[in-house]
Amino acid sequence: MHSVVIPHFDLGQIAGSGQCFRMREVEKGVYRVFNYREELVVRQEGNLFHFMCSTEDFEKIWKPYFDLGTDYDKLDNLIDDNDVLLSNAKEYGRGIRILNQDFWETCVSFVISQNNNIPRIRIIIERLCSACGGLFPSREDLLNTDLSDMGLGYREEYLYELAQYLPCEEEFDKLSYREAKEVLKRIKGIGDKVADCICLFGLHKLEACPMDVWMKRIICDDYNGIAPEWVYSEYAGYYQQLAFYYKRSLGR
DNA sequence: TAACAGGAAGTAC
DNA sequence: GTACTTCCTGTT
Repeated sequence: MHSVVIPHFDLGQIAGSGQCFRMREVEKGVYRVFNYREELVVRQEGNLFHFMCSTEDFEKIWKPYFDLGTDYDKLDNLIDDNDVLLSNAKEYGRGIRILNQDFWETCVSFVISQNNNIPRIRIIIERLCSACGGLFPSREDLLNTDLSDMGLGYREEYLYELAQYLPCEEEFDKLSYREAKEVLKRIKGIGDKVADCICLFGLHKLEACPMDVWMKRIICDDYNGIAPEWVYSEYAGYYQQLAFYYKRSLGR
């Protein structure tokens, strides 16, 4: 076990922020986390965290996964106090971080997410894992699995496209955000929004700002229909995530 | 009660 | 602009 005090970090907020679909609270304050085929249990007691893994695995796998090397207070302090929506969102969700998720899992998850709701996304991903022996399916697994009973609808074809034509992650390492997004969009089933989610959550390009129904709602309700400056900023994706998490909590 | 419309981290055509 | 899979919600 590796225990450590971490400010600006909240597992419940991250689990509920819609960026990952397999993180789950198994008992009060205890979360089970998956990243592709790695698995972890973490306990949160206020600012104190107990990672049920070796210090070596914490440093090598989970510290980068949770983006614990980044100073999020710095990003928070760049928020304009006059920006009511984003200031409230910061107050509400300041334990959120942008996870460094496995690239392949992120691609699969967000192709499934399109025109879909979060509980159902989670269920479908669970079914996929069950069909593949409890592990998140590899590319080969997807190509060799009958996906017709997963409830994927028209997204089924998109997953086969992904498994066949997605360039390997190394191809993206040398690309800028814009370039990576264009390459992703060449795949049938990946449009603007999903490409941005993959850039943000799978490639950690923090300037990617997914424009989903909630963002459109925010711009309409809270910014008089004109996208605020932060949408185009260096850390747009983090601010989008704060705003998304807050706006969703308000319901509707 | 059961049918129906509306909507969900959208994309292809 | 419309069709698209599935499933859940709220309305008649």
